[in-house]
Amino acid sequence: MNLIFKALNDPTRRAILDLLKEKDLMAGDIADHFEISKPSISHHLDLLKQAELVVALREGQFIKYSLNTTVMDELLKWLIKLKE
Amino acid sequence: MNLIFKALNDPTRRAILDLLKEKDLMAGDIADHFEISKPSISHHLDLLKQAELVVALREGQFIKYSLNTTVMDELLKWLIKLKE
DNA sequence: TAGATAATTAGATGTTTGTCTAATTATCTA
DNA sequence: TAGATAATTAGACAAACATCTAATTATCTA
Repeated sequence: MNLIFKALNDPTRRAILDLLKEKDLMAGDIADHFEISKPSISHHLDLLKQAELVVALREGQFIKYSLNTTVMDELLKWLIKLKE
Repeated sequence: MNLIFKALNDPTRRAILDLLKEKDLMAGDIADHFEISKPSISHHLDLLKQAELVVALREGQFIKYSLNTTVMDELLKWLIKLKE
């Protein structure tokens, strides 16, 4: 779960996930929501991708990012077990 | 939620939470479960305490740590909302 | 096929993090 | 009250991180 916790340990990356919850977005559209540079956003997207929290799919010139919540199941299970 | 994610973003700290799930423990007992130095464990406990994931209570010479799962509710809510 | 656009990769930099040893504080007990 | 034990705080250091600008790659279109 290291990669997931690492990915979630940043407010920008969590905000990206919140955006993608609403709908899939191109990398540029995501970047437009933040003050930081595009390469930085690209780096954040890479960490989210490493954690498999998002999936990237090229569509011609663009790359579409979408949320993948299945990897959260393990995390959720761990948290709930801790609460029991 | 910054402090919670920060606290959870370390395998040692997550292991400490798993230990405390079973029963309350003194700082020294916790340290005995790991290879790293006591001051390092103390630092980890401090971060967990800052996140309010654990509560510390002095009992004479010792300090007893116990799990506090209520702060996980917000986190759980966020995760579940993301999955909807 | 040349120029424009979308996005990533490379390389640099200041900050945060995890760890250590040494020093300090708090408590107990002979 | 002096010495021992439990735990933290202080200070240092290497590794990891977030960010930036510049360069590169991939694709589209006139």
